[in-house]
Amino acid sequence: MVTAPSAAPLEDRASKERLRLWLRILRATRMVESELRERLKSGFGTTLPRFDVLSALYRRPDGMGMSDLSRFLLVSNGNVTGIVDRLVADGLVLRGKRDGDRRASVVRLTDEGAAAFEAMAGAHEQWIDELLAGVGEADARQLSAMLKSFRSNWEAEP
Amino acid sequence: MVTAPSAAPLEDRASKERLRLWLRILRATRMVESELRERLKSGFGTTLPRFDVLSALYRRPDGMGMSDLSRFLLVSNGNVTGIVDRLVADGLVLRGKRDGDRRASVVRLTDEGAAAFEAMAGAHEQWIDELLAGVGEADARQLSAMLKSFRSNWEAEP
DNA sequence: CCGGTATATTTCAAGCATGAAGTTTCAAGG
DNA sequence: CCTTGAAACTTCATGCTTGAAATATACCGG
Repeated sequence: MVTAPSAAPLEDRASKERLRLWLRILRATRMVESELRERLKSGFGTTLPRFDVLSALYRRPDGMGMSDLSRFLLVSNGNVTGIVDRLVADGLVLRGKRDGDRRASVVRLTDEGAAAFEAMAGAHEQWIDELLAGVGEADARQLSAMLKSFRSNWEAEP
Repeated sequence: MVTAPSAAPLEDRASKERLRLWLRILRATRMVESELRERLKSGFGTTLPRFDVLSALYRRPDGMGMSDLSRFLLVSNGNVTGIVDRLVADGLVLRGKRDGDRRASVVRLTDEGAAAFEAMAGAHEQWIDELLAGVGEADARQLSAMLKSFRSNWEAEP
């Protein structure tokens, strides 16, 4: 038994700390997401993925390609197809063709879709504000910056 | 046009900052989760939800009830049923009955299940360490503490 | 023009996820 | 007893999600 007493390798300690952090992030995210899902359903009869798509499209009145959408939302191509299909069926989204490239489609909100999103956006922001109430503005700013750099490290890889 | 120049209500600024924070947390979580999912699949032929269940059961050699499991993992009851069904079919998990209460079942790892988890746990921790490499130990600790208090605020509600 | 490669999207099977409805069992109170 | 209500699970319909295979189109070098 000659294991060093407090000599747990520094890197090992940091590793445990990161694992702990990850598990907590995961829990927090799931709690918030599940609350949002529930409120979106009971309040507006819609789902989180649908809201995400509407939200993405709202920022682009000119529309986005399916692939842009899937890249932006970080979900698979096939996934977006299904969600957009349902939104189209509900009249909230329009699938158009791009001139000069018959492969690509351009997806954009209908007026009804834009109105639907506007009706939800305020409530959504307010819910987030409420659910993250425990995080002060300074903390939010710091955390946000950290996550931004974290993301940058990420996207530089390919 | 008499809108005050820098007089955006303080609460409004904080609200925007929290929304921004939430969106970044969401992106970061999705990126890490999708990377983990991919590595679990290619490296061990399993999935994230299965890993989560094995991980939860590993910490409880005496087993857990289905409801405990679903509460712990923050997923619905019906969901756990399906995942455990598949794990049982694969021989990694055992469904037992509790003496004195024929409703409750006790789910525990088989030896094979424990071995399977042990084989993955090290790699998993290492992956997290790599994926969160951008976060220093001090930051991790602080963030972790913040999320812990965040969670506490949460669970006190019911 | 032709063939090959790359891009944009859809389709499909399998698994995950929820919420609601159903089954069985337990625990009390009459 | 025996009903009534709660608790532990399961089942089911629906929708989300992925990754792989299929389709269709575009582009490019010969």
